[in-house]
Amino acid sequence: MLIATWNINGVRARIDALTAWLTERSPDIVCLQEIKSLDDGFPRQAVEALGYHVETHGQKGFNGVALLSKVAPDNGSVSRGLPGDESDEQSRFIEACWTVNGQRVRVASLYLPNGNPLGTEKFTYKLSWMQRLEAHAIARLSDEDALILAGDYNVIPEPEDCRNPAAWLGDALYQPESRAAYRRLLNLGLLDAVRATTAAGEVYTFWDYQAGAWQKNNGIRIDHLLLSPEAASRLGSVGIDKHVRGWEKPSDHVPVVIDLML
DNA sequence: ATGCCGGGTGGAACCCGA
Repeated sequence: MLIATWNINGVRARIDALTAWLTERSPDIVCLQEIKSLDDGFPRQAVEALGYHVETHGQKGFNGVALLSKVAPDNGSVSRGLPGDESDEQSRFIEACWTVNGQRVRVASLYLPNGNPLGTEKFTYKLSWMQRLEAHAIARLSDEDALILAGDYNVIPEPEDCRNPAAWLGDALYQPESRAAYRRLLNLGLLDAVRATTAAGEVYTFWDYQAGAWQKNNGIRIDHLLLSPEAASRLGSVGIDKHVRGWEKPSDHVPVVIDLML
């Protein structure tokens, strides 16, 4: 089964690209980020017409995540919001379970805070959010289900994950603290699906709209799927749908897709 | 380039993103 993540940068502005990509790729489960829409504003009908079930965790104007799936999640398994801070009102996390051939699969769609500029509460919010994510991952890993934490992590893990590392030295995406927090997730036993399956350089998932970043392939790899051991042992192919960045009115991120052999 | 582009809100100019 195909499981994908895509920061769509506004689902209403991107509905034509979304339906075209769903038709072309036919993924089984899709994690969307930055839907920039309330639950009621999600263009549900266009997606349902293609046979997808829709679960949203929306927010007015910013953020917002969703799960699309050909089969509805298991009853009562959808959960919204990242545990650990009841006062956090930003919609950045939704997860659900599916039972596939007797195997339970838990999939989360997450939109990790950007964290810029440094030295502000935005960066401390990013780090505290990553700490909450780590605690949640520890709790979920103890279930020993196939677990997939997919989304826009807003972290450039290593120098080879960007064209020009020097340009990112002062950026929250490439801070030692951000990268260390991401590494702590890997150290729990989670596998970075893209990095585990390619030795190629210049593997990116985001290209800025500005300064011809796409044309110059000045990209970064910040959209990740992290897999528990139970999921990693069933990992097939991994793909980045780079061509979608060249479409009309594209998102600045492209879909990342894994094949889970269940 | 301390936002060059682009989506969102709200109805102009400003917020936000990476």
